[in-house]
Amino acid sequence: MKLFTDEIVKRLEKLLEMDASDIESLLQTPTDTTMGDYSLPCFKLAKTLRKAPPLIAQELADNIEKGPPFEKIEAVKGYLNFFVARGALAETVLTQVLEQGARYGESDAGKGKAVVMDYSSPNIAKPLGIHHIRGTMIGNALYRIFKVLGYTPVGLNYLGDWGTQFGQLMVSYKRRESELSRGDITVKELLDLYVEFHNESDEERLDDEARAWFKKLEDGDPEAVSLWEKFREESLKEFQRVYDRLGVTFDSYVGESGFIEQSQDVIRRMKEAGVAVESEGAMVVDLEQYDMPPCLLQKKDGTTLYATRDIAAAEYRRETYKFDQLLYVVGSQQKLHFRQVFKVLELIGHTWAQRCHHVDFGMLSFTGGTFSTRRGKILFLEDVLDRAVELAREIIDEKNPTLENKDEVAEMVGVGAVIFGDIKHRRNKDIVFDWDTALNFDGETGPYLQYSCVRLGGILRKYGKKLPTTADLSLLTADEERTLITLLGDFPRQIRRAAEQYEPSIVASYLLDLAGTFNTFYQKHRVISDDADLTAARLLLVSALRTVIRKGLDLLGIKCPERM
RNA sequence: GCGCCUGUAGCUCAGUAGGAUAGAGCAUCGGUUUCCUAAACCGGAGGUCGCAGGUUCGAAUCCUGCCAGGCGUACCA
Repeated sequence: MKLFTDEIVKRLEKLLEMDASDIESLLQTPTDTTMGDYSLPCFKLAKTLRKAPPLIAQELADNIEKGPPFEKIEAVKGYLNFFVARGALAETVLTQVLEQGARYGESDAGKGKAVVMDYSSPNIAKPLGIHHIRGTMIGNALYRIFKVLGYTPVGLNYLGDWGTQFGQLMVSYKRRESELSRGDITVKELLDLYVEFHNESDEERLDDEARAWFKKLEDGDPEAVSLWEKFREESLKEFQRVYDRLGVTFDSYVGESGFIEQSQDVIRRMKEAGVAVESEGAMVVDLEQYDMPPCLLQKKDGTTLYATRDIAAAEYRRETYKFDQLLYVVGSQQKLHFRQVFKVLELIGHTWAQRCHHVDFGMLSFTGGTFSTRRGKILFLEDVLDRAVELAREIIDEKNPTLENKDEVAEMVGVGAVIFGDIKHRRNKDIVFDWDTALNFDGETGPYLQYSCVRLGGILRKYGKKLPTTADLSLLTADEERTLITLLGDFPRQIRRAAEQYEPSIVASYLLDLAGTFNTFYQKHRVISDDADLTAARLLLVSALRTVIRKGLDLLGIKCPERM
């Protein structure tokens, strides 16, 4: 759409004594397409020209060069509005979408640049809860978004697979070994053990025991290591099952346990460099001059902390991937932690610290408080998916009983509803989980977008023939058609914005806007009619819409059925 | 206490680099199906954009103060 603004700037340049780039920066798109495709607010010009804005707009409207590609240039109050000829706009946008197909919106802007992202990163031995969906799906969407912009995304699942909690788990496990020793143990059973540990009244004595077990693990005691391996393996197996349903993938599963040795090395180097100092028996980096509490690297007893492991991991990632950006898709509770880690990286001379970003997101709570794994107060992600799929199945039985692949469709719709219900919110908002909302498939939901897609597909199916290759697109004159074309043209920009702001919800909002306009259009107008020319033009629009909605859903990690 | 985030319709939220009458969905009330899938569409009702100042031709948007909620604030992650 750049060519239209270029043309506007060219014509305005003749009337205004301003640089082209200044004029361009004043241009904006009206909130409502009935007010045109581009507009120039004349308020800022009032000062230099010493005239009232409406008068300036009117004079510009009178004197500006008219003609294609604009069908109308008019002054409204203090604005000069430009209407691109419907045919020209539609031609530009639709041919692009139809030619590029599923690649529409993609670019090579990020060619040769790796964007490494750390997302999902659950703790071993605990099941994935509904609260994990946020980081997991935001990360997954960013992965897909950066990929279509030409970047080389690298997905890391930085598993929480190290720490004293494993000692705790081992204590509980050992106590019940006889009843549990039949081989496999499920993650839910591990969770029970964990909860049981924290329910013990005799916590203090058990804590000592737990520390002893963790120490054994660190020292490579065969029994401890084998238990740990078993927990890790079982957990990964279950995580994988859920990730498969969600369509989420990772390029690496190296967790915290992979950085134990390097952590010691980090501490040694930082001591030598004088960055780390002893304080109250611990090793810390003083950050007072940066208005932050000290960053703790090592406890009194010599063991490392997660900040140390994060620093070691960051160095490893830089070394391994030579990333352009390193994104931590992690809850906003850890904001301070990442500010500290990034600052420490900077202090030890890593100029790439400024390429690290904490992509934070709000908390998920539910009516009745926050989730607490420790107390077993957790809503399993799989259970939520199951209920959603079950409900989707019921609705299909009711609305489309003859559908062939009901189970497959129910899976797509149910899972899509859960994913979209989360990802449509802006990242930094806290969300209250509520079954009624999660299981609602009406309105601004995943199923609504899928349904829109199915309707679009239905039209093409009904037409049955090969799409016309050309059509008189100037026939697309209805308000909705005009808006749809403008929106379609805006898709690439929305993808870019989503990447710049690390905000998949931008794509989600865009899709709702697009689908909403389409459904209004669908209600008011028939695509396939006796008017062959109009039918041809609308079919091309429909095809383009389907392409873009599918693509947008794909970026969010949501699948779309043919029928539902 | 200090720091960060949030506060827009009964509820959940959107609101692009300050711009045109503040928009959706849910819920509610009423309407639409011989017609490309009614998981849809249309209409009604619902607002001191937390409060008070300020900057500006113009503020939900920027600045200051206050109020409310959330998160964080040295040996958990």
